[in-house]
Amino acid sequence: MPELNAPQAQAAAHTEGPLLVFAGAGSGKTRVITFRIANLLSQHRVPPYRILAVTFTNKAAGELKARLEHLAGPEVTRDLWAGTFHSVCARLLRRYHDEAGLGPKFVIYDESDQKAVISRLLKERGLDDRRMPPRWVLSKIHAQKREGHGPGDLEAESGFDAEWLDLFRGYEKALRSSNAVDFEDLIVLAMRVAEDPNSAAGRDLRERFRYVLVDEFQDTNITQYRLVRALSASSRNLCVVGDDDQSIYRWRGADVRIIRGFRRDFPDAGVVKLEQNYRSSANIVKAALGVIAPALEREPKQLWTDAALGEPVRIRTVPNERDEAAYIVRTVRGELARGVDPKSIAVFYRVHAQSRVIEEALRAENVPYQIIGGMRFFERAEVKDLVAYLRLIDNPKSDADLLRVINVPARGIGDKTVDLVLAAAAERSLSAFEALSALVRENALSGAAKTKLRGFVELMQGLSAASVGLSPSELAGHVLEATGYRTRLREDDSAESDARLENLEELIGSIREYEEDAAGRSEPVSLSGWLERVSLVSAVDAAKDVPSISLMTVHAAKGLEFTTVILTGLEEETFPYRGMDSDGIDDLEEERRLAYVAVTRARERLFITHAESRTLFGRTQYKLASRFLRDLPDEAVAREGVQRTPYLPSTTGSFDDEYSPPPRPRAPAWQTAVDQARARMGTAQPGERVIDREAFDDLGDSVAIRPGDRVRHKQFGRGVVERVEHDGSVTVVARFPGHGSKRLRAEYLEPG
DNA sequence: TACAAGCGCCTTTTT
DNA sequence: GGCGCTTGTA
Repeated sequence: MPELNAPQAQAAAHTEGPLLVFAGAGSGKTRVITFRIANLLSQHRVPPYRILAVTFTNKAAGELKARLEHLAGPEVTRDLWAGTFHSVCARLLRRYHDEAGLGPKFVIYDESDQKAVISRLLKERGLDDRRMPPRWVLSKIHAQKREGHGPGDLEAESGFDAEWLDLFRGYEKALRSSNAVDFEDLIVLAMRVAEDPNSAAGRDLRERFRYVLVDEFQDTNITQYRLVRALSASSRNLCVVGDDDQSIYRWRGADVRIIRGFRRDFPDAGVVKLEQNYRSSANIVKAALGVIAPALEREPKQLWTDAALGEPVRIRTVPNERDEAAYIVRTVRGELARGVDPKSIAVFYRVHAQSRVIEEALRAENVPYQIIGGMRFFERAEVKDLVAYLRLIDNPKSDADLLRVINVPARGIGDKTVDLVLAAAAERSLSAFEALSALVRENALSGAAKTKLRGFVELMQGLSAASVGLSPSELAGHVLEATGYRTRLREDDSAESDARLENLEELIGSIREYEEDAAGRSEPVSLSGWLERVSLVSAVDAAKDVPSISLMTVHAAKGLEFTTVILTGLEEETFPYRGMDSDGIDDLEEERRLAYVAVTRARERLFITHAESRTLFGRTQYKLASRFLRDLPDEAVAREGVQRTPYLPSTTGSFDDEYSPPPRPRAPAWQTAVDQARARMGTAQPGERVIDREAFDDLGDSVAIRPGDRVRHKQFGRGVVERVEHDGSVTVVARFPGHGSKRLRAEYLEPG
């Protein structure tokens, strides 16, 4: 068994009272957690069901259990509580559903279900969804719920839009009447039960766990924190593990201040810092330290390594995203050729939209890859349809599911009939299916609507009856038959329908997998169990164990490691990403931490690319190199290709800080163009950089845009470049017919 | 009522 | 560039 170093052993052995572990990237955190729990089980004889370990993905929980099984035996891991905040809460709420005001078979609404609820409410109220976009309404609702606020708490306060508040109220009501919860509810409802000083359930929950451990604690939000504080209230054995430098979920309510302030809340907390990195080569660690060093607020700590230098981090300048994709393919090929396992190779990007070009290139060259996350299997229409039927069987109150399938496949129940049903539901304070059944029972309808609706009620009753004797996968197959869904797709023999049928078969296959998996662990197999699981799978959980390289966002890469990492799109506005409302120092700080996470995933080789122009979301823009590239220490990197886009010299501060001129190499007059190019490339060690032929072909121009180029501008339309200036930012003087000559920043121009 | 084409929209990161 | 939605037509 491998030894633990001193701080690791300290963290594993400190079992009484609160403990805060700062675990630097690659510092062996997972081993510490595993040893700590193994220690509790075998040395301290703690029953496994009294230990709760909150992990960031369900996969991490599964791996933890597998390792513990290896160390302590299978009987132990079965009863251990390990999972994400959301899955642990779902499990608790199944048990305490009454106290939380839920039925036993509540469903979890995903983002599209939630949006459908809001859209419905907007329609009911006659509000314009362009003035009140569902996205915006929802994000405001979630922000409040994450703080633990309900609509009732906000009424007294001013400053809340009355229409929005009314939507918030309606949204909560709609979810409860559908016996549905959203992701925030899982946390908040569990928290409320656990914090309740008077209920038996509250006392029970606060007594239940002797040891509570939270991994990736830097990404915990306030309600999650309150929940684990309540769950560890009686024992005070709360151990939190995290790294403030890797906090990347501020946008969904995570608050780094919680980990930074832990010692304030628990003055007697033990504190351990794991600072030795065992994962990466010294050059990669140096690069990571360079990226994170300018961060404004950090817990004092110093990541170090005694690993060999290894290869330099390679920074590659490419003309555009297609060349970037070609470079990625070449690099992956090279890595495979030197014997790297494809599963140990990953390509990272900041936003999913960047993946398409890379995918196309990989596919064209027959390099096996898989996308982690992105447009997910469960978002496909046919898959959602079948899942909606299954959820409706499990929980007939779920309006979102009823509305989805009531006319799928088409059975002649149109919008008017649906509106009639919804009006009746609103009037009687019933769910849509209850109202629908009542209307049918009372014979309150006329003509076609009557027969069609009766047919639907009978169909659902039949399915519900069938569900009793069938396993979830058998039931899924039966649904496809009984609803005519399968027949409908078979009759239409287009390629698209075939693909849909295949997807549905895959879905049924995945239900079967769940059944086998649960049976193997002697867990009860139920439709509710499977539905809960599919609602809470993370991107990484869904990854297949196949010999392929992985493509993913940097967020999805958190907690993972790879021999070779290709980090793409290191350009201003792409990474650091600048969205419509990103602004200010906090967003930029989080982008920096995100870059730190990306760099620290690599064990042996890290390749970083940046493009001089990029087409994203259908718009082509000239790009400045990312400020983060400037923070990489020269001695750890090798810059490849002529770097023609200037770096931003100021790496800290907000997005809007003025671009000041970069330190321009003052070349003596006698220097040749080649020397100037070398000077522009920075101070990499001779021999460490690779300069390719093609990159030298257009020496003399130091930017990708030059006089004579045709360009397009949002306001001025098409024009021709007259002059290019590049002192810091790239400024272009261009003549636009009808507007004359204009001085413009290059990033506001597109090639035209 | 159902389908197809066409338009306009948006466009981070995720449980 | 893709998606969902609306519109128009059979």
